Amino acid sequence: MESGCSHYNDVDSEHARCIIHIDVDCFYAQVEMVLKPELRTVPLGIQQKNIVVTSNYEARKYGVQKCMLVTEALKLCPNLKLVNGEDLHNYRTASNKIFAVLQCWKCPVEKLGMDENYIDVTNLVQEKMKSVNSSNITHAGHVYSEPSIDCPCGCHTRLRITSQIASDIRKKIFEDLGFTTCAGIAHNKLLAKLICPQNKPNDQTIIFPEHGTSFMSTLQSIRSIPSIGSKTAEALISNNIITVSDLQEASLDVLKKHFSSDMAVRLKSLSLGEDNTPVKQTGKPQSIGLEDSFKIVSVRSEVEDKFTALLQRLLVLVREDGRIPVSLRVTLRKKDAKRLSSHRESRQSQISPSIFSLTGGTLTVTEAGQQKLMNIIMRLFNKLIDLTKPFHLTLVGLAFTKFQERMTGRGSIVNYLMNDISVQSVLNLQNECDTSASSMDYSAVSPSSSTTTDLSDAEVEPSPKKPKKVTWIAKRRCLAKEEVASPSKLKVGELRLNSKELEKVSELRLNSRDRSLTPRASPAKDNLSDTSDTMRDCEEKNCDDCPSYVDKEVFNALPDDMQKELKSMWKNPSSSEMPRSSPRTNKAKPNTIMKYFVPHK
DNA sequence: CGGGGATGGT
DNA sequence: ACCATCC
Repeated sequence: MESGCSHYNDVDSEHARCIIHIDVDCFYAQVEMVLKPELRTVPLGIQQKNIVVTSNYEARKYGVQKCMLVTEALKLCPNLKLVNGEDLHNYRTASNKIFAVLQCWKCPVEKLGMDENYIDVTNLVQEKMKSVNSSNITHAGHVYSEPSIDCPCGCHTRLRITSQIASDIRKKIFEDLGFTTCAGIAHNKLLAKLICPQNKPNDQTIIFPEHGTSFMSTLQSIRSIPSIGSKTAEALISNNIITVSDLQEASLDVLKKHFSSDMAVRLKSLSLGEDNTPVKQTGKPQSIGLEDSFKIVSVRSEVEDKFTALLQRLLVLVREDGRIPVSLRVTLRKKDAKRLSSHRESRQSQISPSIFSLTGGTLTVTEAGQQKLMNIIMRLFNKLIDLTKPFHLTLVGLAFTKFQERMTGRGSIVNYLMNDISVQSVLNLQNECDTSASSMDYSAVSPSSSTTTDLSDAEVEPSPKKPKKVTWIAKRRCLAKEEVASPSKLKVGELRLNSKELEKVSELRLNSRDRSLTPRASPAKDNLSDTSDTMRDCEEKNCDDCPSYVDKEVFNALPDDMQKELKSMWKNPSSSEMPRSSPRTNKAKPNTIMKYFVPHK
């Protein structure tokens, strides 16, 4: 089944795709060695708390393995040089650089943790096929097993070409960044990942489709299959399914008794080496967080200190990211004799984006803003802990979990204009046309950024089922729409882009000066207090005439490509900057992310 | 037994 | 919103 091609040279064939999985050898250790070359020659361990999380190959000669206790590792290798790896910043930077190199191939790249990436080079291979004589293609690196039959779909040739691309990629990563890597080449993600470590370190391996099922049965246990973790494995084992072969032979009906139907099918497919999940282009993270674990903390003031420290570090990360967070989560782990680790509890709440200001493209938080954040944090903490009783914590964490939607990439003209507050309003109106209440742009209401000193508002945004904040912008959209013929009637004029503003936008961009020079919308809260009627009307209207929000003169004055971009956003807001990705990926987000690649400092 | 982060379920 | 699970 798996090895048979259902169609000749058909892009829909089971073997049509060309997937590479790239894994950086002992990632943390390599980062440290690149940073400090003198570490290259010594046995090196990366330490987090009391654990050696990874080691270089020199240390592995002594038997120092991943996730080994420090004491144990030192026993095996007394000369082991230990470097603290609790601050992941350098690793994250290196990871982003590698991701950036992969982007050079103009193919979908999916990041899997810090040191692994998938890249789908199917299109690239198709192009190469046209320009080469496919009869005498040689592969690069190892093959798991030479094919016995000549697959009529042509996948063997494609995978050999894929291996050459993999070799090119690994070469560039090494030449540009100094990291050695392993690669797995296969027609799906599952096999690419699993075959990757076949030749370690610094080498690569192809597996052909016909060997998928038999290769899977050589795996140590079901736990080796990605997505089968401890819990799933437990469930399987309790059903006497222990080896991959057991799973291959298990009946779907039995599996469905213990798993959802989807999961049952998935498990069975995986065991046979089948996996049709697409390589999904990775974008900006959906959350940015930090944690600190420790022996014990039982005093409130200490907790506050921990959070203060975490917040300071976190704000640096958020500033690098550049987006404005709108939601904050506090996590903690209570001392629990039963469980060794895990069992986190968390509370989250909306935060007012007015805490942040985007000045000259840089995200800043005032002293007062930080105090506000601390108030929110401690309020969430109070939700988690009954202060009338003693408490014992072993971990606290802090994460920003939602960000203002931007809808565009950095290079786009829309993003360029987006820095102007009035333009933001225009674009976000569109944004609201089909996203109901999920993503708000609060910044459009906040009064002139840096002068926000008003602490009288509740720091914590209420998070009711129907968020109150939602109403004003929806209302605003309606008003603008209805009043577009006579904008002076209401204060919606600021929502529109006039030619003078456009000039100013350009000036501001050139000088990168304070945006308070820009004409801006006044909050006009009075107009927005009662909204229900207008809201309802608004929801029924269709969005096709949204461009009317933009001054026609201005719109016409824009270059053609800008007009096109704006139009396409109105027509189809979420797609304008969508990286190509399979139609199956339902939750794709905007993804152009230059900042993501910029190394720190 | 670490420090992240993503995703799916309820 | 929060948890569980996975890497």
